[in-house]
Amino acid sequence: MESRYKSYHSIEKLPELVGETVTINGWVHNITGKGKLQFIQMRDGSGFVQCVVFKGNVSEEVFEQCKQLAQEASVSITGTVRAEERSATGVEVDVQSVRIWQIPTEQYPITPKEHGIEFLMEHRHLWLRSTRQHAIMRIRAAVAKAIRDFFDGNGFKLQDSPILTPNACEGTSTLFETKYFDLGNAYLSQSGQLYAEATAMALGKVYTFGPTFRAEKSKTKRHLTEFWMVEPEMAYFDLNDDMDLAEDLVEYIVQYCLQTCQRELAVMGRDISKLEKVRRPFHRMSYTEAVEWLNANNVKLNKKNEDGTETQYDFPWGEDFGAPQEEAIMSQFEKPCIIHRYPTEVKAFYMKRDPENEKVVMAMDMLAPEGAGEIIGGSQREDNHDLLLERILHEQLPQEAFQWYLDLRKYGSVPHSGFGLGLERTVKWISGAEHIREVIPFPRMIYRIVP
RNA sequence: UCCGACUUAGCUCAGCUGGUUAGAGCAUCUGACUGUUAAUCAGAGGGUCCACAGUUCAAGUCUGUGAGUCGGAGCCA
Repeated sequence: MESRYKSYHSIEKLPELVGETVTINGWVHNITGKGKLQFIQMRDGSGFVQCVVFKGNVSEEVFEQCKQLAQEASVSITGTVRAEERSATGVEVDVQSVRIWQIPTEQYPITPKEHGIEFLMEHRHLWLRSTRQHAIMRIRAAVAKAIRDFFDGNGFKLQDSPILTPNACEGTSTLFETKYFDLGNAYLSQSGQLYAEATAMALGKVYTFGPTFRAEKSKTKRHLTEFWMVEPEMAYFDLNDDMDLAEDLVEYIVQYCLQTCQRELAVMGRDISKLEKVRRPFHRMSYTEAVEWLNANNVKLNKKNEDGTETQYDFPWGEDFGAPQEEAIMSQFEKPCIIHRYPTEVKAFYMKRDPENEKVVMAMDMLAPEGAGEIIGGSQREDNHDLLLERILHEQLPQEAFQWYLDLRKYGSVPHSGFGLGLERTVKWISGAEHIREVIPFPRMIYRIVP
């Protein structure tokens, strides 16, 4: 699509414009001088390019203007695109003229040298300009686009779930609470799933894609208090259909990023060959098989005793997996692995029990390789009114708050399934970022809400 | 919430068994340089040693309390 406003050129298109005169609107990423030669690293959001000024080739005035430039000065540079094999993108720009918009009067805080994470987080609003963060944000945009394209192209309808909700969705997590006029307290949604079940009964296949909130005091490199999650919900899908869809989605996202984010993945130093292996079918095993594998491979469960010492146990059936178990299981795989049919006691009330084994529910989690951990959690939902009510009462949830949800099982109840995929965890895995705080522009964490 | 660590120049850090004037690299400023991209070389300026209390002739250094941050665990996407 041609822009009506295109009186300038984006840096990412410069390799197609060798020999032409272009104008770049951007910022000075870095500047180094060498006497009569100035090198200006320019960025414009689409990419980075080096602009070169030689004193003998421009007027005295232009050369002096360039010498005044400082890191993060905003400037429009007009010059000729020249093929240059020493450049990473294959081109450079020979400067003809510059228009200076602003030169910072104070030193830009983030220098090309090393910085600590605390300092960078304090300056997150500026840190986003650096090459690595720039690459991550473009990968994030690609992942989000792949998700929307995948669902839109497969007959799903986007249906937004409310963010302000009257009750705890799963009844387990700690939620952010706020006053809601005269109606008491409202909570920031931790999942759009229950509402997606309602819209799925109206539209067949739906997905909700938006922010979710968890007030848990999690403090790890894969937790945020505010994160984005896409949650498809499908009428007439059983657990196998659900797992098939999850595999299709993840394969599509990874392949889309491989096609469209080569430069960004290179900036991240990402091992592309690992991502290229993410092809269907993924691995699958039941929870019970996973427990048997753990015990067969001598992966013990460490538990602290009262005196502070640790004792190792065989992993007991019925206990939920922690990070050590997930890592051990995934260490054997190069592709994602779906673990399904978890013990009823460790999973949410709305999950359908396995008709062949009352002790497990039709739940599934997808674990990503390379230590990325859980990126998807989903299940087939309980579609029987009486069994669902029984679970609600058993979990001591307020029945009246779930009346509308129970209604879905009274009027044309059907088997249905869905899952949630964490956007940030997926971006972290694909990009190879060390910490989840790097893959969202302004992370919200237990000890940080600024900037 | 639990366990552990850290806090010294704008940034990243060093600073020994407590000792008299507080250290480096980078950044900034000045000068040199036509191939730099974390440029190099020469010079200059730059400090509430997180806060409070204590021990001591003497505290950046030892002790206590508090604050902030980081790392790990649990919870989960």
